[in-house]
Amino acid sequence: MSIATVSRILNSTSAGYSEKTKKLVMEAVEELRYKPNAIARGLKNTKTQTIGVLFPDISGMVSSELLHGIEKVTHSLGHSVIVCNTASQGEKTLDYLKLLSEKRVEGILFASEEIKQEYYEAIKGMNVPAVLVSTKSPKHPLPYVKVDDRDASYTATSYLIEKGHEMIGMISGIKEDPIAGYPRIDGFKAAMKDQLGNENPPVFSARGFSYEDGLIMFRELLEAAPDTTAIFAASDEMAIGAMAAAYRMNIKVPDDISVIGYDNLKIAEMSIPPLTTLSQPLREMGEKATELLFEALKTSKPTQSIIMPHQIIERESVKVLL
Amino acid sequence: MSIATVSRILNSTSAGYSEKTKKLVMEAVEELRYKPNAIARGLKNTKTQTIGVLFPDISGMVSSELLHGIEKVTHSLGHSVIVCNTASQGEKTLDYLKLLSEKRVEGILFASEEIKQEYYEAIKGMNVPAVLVSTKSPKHPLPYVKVDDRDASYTATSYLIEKGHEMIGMISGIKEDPIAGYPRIDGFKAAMKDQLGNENPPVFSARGFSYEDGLIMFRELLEAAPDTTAIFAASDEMAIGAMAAAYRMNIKVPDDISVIGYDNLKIAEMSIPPLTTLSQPLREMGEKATELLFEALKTSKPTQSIIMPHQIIERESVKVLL
DNA sequence: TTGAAAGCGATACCAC
DNA sequence: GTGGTATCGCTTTCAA
Repeated sequence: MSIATVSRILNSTSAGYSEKTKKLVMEAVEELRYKPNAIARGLKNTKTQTIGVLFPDISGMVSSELLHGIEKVTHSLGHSVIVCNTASQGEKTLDYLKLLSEKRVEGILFASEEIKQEYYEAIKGMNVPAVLVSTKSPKHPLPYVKVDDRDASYTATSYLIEKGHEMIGMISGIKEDPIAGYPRIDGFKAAMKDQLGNENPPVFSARGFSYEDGLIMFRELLEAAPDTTAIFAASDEMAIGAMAAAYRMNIKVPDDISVIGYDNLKIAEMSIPPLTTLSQPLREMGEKATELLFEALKTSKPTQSIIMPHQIIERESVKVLL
Repeated sequence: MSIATVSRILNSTSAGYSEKTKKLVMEAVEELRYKPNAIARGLKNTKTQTIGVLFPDISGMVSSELLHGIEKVTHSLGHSVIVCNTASQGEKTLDYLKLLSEKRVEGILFASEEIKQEYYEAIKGMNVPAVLVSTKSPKHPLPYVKVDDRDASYTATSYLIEKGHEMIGMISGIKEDPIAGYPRIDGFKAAMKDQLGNENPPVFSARGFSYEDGLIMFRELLEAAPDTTAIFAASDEMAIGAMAAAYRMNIKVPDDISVIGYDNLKIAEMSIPPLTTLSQPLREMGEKATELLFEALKTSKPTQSIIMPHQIIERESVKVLL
């Protein structure tokens, strides 16, 4: 019995062995607790069955959900995922890309981060498919899976308007952010203009999208525009920060002021009152992006991009004005 | 110039090459955009520079924090992490272990999950070090990093007692859980008995540790023991669920009833009122466990276990009784 | 200081 | 149906 035969049997490849030897081999495998060496196999056929995923903040609630979806379909397809935490900026991303390149991952998933020119070049250099999740690149032709932030924002704002609100302010995250920043501001302004003829609604931008940012911006907004009846926050965390600020200022949500968030994280249903928010299907986005990646892996032809649907999840933080 | 020389230069190993050839090689590397193949290297020296991490629920807030710490030190040591989502129970864990074994990971981190006999055997079979994070195994000699759940629970309960509470109830998660279940209940009961002489304080156990579980258990507890003045919840998520239930029943926290949580997740500071809770240093636990793993990798001698310190984080959900 | 060659564990082509 | 062997890209020993 030769190693060639064993290989054939273990891979149930190219018919060419008797049932008898197969049985023999299987017994030996059992006996010796033989485990195929994926490294050797990978070397031979340049297929590592592994993909790399880059997140700016791996423990963030958005990243967690994306990762969940990604891991799920990756594993179902017999591959593994190597996670990388690029910690937002700096050279770490390039480092990771180099590492993944050396490890010969078969594909790259790039989450919620801006693609700098150098990243793009590194990815191209690796010669493996890459897809973006919850981000996109204006300059680089990389397929992406995301919701349309401007549209979503427009939807959220329209919802507030439908409920009778007119004095609406936005607390935005980083306004320079090409994904979660100005597209969301744009959508907000567009809705305000189209539907209310308000050309210059109040927008307060923070230095991030966190709870603390929401806390601070709520105060600033209310100070500048005390007659505000509703607030659109660029993230659920900010929305909850805003509600906390309101609580401390003894302003009741939604009675005195309404709040709508963006993301629909778990915390949105856990807040008091439960947060009405614009839902991004994060887990599904992770799944879809992974499916796209594997499709590209198979067909090696240009991949489509996908705009995921968004929707309003109505809870109890928005008051209906008569 | 031979490949042997190139190898020596790229690894700056075994002195034995001239500066001149080194320069030549470096230029060529640049020119050809040469990237060493980690797979081939791994095959040669049976070192993949990769570890595997198993989580029951990758997108859970506890897991996310652990992962963050794990990824951080793993990467700083030049290794990568493959994440696995075992989805709580079932054969998936064994599957993953097999996969990791074939991929020849150099170590295993097992998070917040019970170690079944078969898992243990699989791990032993792989012949690589493994360490447990936020869990431990009574039957199997695997090193672990966790807080002492019973002690921590005792501390949390004592805190409530110090603040003057006597009618204290616990809402527990799964009571059979050998980590987050009965040890926490034990600690609670022990404190109640030692300090208040109460041999049979109310404990209500849910089917999980989630927000919903907290919501439900709060109601049950209050129905059974309406004179309760303080509640110890086995997780922050449950604590927040309890506060939500209180809110809906028009019971004020902390004025009418106090609540203390367990974990100190981000959501604890985001709740209204901010949640006083027993803090587990999750990220540090991830870091420490990873350090332990790499230590074991190097020295291949039996590894220590670590009990991490816990502490009360005082916020605003507990009232001081006179 | 440098090169030749063995070998890591698998796959696949080619003979028999 | 089965076995021999080249090969993947690298490290490392041994000679030169």
